Amino acid sequence: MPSRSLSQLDRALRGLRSLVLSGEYVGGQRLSEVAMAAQLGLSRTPLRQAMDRLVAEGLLERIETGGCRVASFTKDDISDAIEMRGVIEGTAARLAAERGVDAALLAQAGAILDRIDQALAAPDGLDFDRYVTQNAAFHDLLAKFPNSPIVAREIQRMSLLPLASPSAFLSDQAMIPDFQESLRYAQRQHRAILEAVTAGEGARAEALTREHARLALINFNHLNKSRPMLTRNVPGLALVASD
Amino acid sequence: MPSRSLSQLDRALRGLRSLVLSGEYVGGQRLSEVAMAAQLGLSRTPLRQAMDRLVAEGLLERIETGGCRVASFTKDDISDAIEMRGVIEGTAARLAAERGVDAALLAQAGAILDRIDQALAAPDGLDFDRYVTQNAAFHDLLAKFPNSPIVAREIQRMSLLPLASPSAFLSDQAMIPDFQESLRYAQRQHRAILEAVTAGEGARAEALTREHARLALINFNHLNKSRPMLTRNVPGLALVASD
DNA sequence: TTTTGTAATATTGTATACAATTCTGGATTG
DNA sequence: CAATCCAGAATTGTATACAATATTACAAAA
Repeated sequence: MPSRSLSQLDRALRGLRSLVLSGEYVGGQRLSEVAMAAQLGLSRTPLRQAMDRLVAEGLLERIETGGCRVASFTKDDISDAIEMRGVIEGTAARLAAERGVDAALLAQAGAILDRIDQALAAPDGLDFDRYVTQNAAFHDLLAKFPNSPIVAREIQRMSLLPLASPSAFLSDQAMIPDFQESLRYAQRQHRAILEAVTAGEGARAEALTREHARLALINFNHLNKSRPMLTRNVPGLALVASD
Repeated sequence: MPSRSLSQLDRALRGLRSLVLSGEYVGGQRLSEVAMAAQLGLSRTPLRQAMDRLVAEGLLERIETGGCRVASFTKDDISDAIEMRGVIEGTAARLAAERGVDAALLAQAGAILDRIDQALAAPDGLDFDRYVTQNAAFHDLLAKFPNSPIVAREIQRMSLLPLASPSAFLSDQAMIPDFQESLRYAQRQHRAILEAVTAGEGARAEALTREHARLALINFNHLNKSRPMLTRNVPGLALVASD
């Protein structure tokens, strides 16, 4: 049976995370546990578990006197989060290059990049959904290259911060100028990363992967210029102070 | 009143973490919540909160069918954790160099390094306690250099993994050959890191900091050679499979 | 008018009770 | 003898009740 009945904790996590990212509760006000539990239709126990977890993820922050509030991020925070993801993914790429990667994984990565190429060569210029899916798959796979649970964990963790994940800015292409060109550039970087890893070129793999992450930074900056109208569309953007 | 009465959750966290690190519950067996709660003298509620947190830290791992067990680490895991700490601390150093650091912080760091020098020049050859304290202070301060909550958080998080913190191997000097010499080498690296940061030399600061972390790796390898007798003395070492 | 104290209220932190699973052991069957 | 199934026991997941703490509103005093 593939569809296990979701636990209350899972429901609380999904519901709470989505509510928080929507920006509805932004403003530093304390989240009321009873109200939230009622809204989500569960008891305080799993809700509090979910809150603890979101605090650990950084989406919520504790209030000294009790309870928690939605965290708020500066633009610099997002910038740092993206940089950190690049650093950690870059480390994965470097370690992979230095230690070698299972041939099956490399082949799998190559196949993913082929599919991205196909997405970029679609009849109407771009199969966007396919690009998004396969891009996420490539990054997931890269995290597994070094065969290190520690490294994989840290990558996954960084990707939880709002707007720091490799797919964070792929839902809002419309607002990003020359965005198809940007996707093609990103794909060339993908190829170069895989090539460097395969060739055992650690420094190159690391540098390329860092630079690749910085595409997200560019997109973030574009996004900020047409901010107000997007705040409600881009999940997590509402948590970024407009300063 | 400086001594606030500890919350039950705090007590649960301390007690559970110390029990887990002691290695008493190693072996993949599920931790019984009722037994553990009884042993710590509190109810299941704060204990379960503490367990959730230790799972997030990586000290415990969930069991699919419910509950959790003490995590077990390979030597490679420890090695990777140390490497990752080096990478992240290295990023802090690089960013600090690139962005500039508040003069007061730099002065404070210099003062700490002076005190480490004093500890190394003590009458009986070494004021060990002072070295440990000031070394930890230097690393804490370095984490604050880039003035980035995101970076600071990640450093703190990596330091929670067993044997990955900057002070992890400073309690067991006895077993490490030439350990005084090793401390002096580490202190030279401290100086060089601070110099690079001050001079805005990002690449140098990053490389030095990474290399500095690898001292921990050397110590870990030494430790592994005289393993059995130390397993009970070094907190966290019991979680590392002897393979 | 502002500040301070205080009681009432509301909210979180903790313990316990209940429900739903999972685990164990042994009997049964092939 | 091995594998399977089932009941009973034990354990976790969830809800609720209770206790401790923080917040609020209002009154009194400077």
